[in-house]
Amino acid sequence: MQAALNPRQLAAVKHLDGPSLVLAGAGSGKTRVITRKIAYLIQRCGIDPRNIAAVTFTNKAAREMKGRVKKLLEKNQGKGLRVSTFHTLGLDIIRRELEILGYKAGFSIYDNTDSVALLKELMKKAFGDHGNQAEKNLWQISNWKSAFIQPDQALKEANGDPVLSTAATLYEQYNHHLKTYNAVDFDDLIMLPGLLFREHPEVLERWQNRIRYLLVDEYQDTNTAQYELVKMLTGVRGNLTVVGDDDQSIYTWRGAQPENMALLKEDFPNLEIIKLEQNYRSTRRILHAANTLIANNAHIFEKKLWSDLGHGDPIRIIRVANEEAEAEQIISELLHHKFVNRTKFKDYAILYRGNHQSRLFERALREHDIPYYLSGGTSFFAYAEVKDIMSYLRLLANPEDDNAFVRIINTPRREIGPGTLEKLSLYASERNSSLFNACFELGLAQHLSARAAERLHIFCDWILELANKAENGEPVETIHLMLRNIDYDQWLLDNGKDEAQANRRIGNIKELLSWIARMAKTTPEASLGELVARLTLLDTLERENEDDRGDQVSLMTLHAAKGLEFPNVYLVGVEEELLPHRNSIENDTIEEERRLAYVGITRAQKNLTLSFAQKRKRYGEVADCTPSRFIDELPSDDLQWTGEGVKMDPQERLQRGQAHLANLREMLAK
DNA sequence: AGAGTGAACCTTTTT
DNA sequence: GGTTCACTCT
Repeated sequence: MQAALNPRQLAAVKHLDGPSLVLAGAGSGKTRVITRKIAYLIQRCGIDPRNIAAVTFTNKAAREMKGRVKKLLEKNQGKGLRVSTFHTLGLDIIRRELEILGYKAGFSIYDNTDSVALLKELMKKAFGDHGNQAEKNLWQISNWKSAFIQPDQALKEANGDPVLSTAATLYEQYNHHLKTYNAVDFDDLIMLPGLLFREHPEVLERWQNRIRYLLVDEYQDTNTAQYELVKMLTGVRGNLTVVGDDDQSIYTWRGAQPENMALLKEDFPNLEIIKLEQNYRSTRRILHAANTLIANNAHIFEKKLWSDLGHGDPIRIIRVANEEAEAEQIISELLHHKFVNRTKFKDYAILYRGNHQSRLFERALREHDIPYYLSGGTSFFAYAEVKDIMSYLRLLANPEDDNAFVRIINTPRREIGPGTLEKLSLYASERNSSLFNACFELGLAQHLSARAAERLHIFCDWILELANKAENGEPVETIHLMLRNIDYDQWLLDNGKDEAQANRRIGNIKELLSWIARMAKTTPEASLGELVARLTLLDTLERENEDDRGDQVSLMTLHAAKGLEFPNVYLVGVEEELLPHRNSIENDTIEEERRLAYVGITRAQKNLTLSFAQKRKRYGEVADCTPSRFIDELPSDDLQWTGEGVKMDPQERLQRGQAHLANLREMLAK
């Protein structure tokens, strides 16, 4: 566990004063550097853990890092240490600076679905229809927020372009409505702290004094807003450590700016650059293939990964007739390999470009009774019943949350239908207030029937009563009371397709509640609003031993595979139009696709197999496929071709024999 | 109001 | 091929 650091890693850990950029190639131990550096700061330098913050992009990465730091420290030695995602850090800042920002306690966090719904609403109001453009506009707004660009600036920069001008106008309205609902979206969690710091130097100073040592993981994935935040927090003190790899930048389509790595050099002239080039993961052959492939990209920083884990087996390229044969063949090869090598299912991963590619593999795995783990299915929080209850909780914490209001006002039935809601909504926008507050305005009675108004009042009074209880008593008790009030389990039983489905849903709610109860126990001071906010930032509920997935084959997209490693990797569908994806060919973003392939290849420790089909069904039509250009970019000496239509000529047979011999020699030499 | 039908769509997706 | 969404029918 406490393996010695190599000299470069050690240098990275010990570099204390001033900013440093650790260029960490795939498998070079970057997480180890961050965790060891945190331990070093606390144990050797006597830094108060409360003054250290490590930031990651995913909950999973944060969890993993927390666990690894904990192992390095004595009990309680890390008290107050902050290891979180960018978004959670932003949430904490916003929560502590609520008044200055003009938000009220219990504010809601709108997720993607909420934001799309709001935008559709706004577009309907403005143009009578949203014409399926809501997502595109939201994407644009998100881009602006990620780039730290405000609505007025966006409008100026749109420069009369009709599409952009519309989006910019919507951006303004969208923000305005969020504020009315006492809500923020995901991007706001980054952007608002940035704006706050820019406008209030005294607040920034407070936070700079709190976070004296900042460490950022996967730095190549930062967007402009995140980098601004990092820069501001770092300030003149400059104790910034960032770890990243420009070759693994695969999120530029989401606003990530790998250029931020180069910008560091300009923004921090005393930047220390440390390269980690020894790979502890893969065989030389796999690494050589990865290096050869990625050499086709332009680079900000040059680096050359090496490994001393042996030469390794050739990389296999399998050609199959079609996508069904691909799944069948890969699975039977996997079984064969497992049998011969006495490995476990969890030693294997099947990686692909798009989620839809998983279907055939799932089928084949099920047919062979092979247990598998599918990453990236529906998130727990996407289930209707979970969304319902989350909406109730959001409304309790923040009655002005219109999305939550609309979602559950008539679930279960309260005889408040679209007609009533329509009138209420009209009145609310007239009064520039939230739906909830509009219910209490006197003028409403003129727009609604007495019965409808009465029903609304009953509902709102009930919410207020519960909200009061939640604030003064135990939030968890209040939640249970609320569920009993609405008799939600019964509603699920009455409205489900069948009993099994209803029971599954009831189970999900139970799981949600037990999670909240656990969370409330560990942080007794947290308000209902805080609990709900934390939940919103999670993709999935964390299980006790969630890393222990059991003995299962992993199935995931290349994006989801970043940061992971497996002894045996199958990279499937390596075809033009798939990897690289068709859109990337059209948009001329081949380099990112190449990095994606690079990420896939570098996941493998011992064995790597690529496959491509000659024909594949796409959108129901059978189409001819061409092997990916990336296969041509691999070192042909390290490849071994098999499959349909591939005859092994004597020359190749000889080569394979020699390769085999070389391998044996290598093994003997150890 | 909820189910049923046809038309349009379609990468990746940390939060 | 499969999903999502709007509109229509009962």
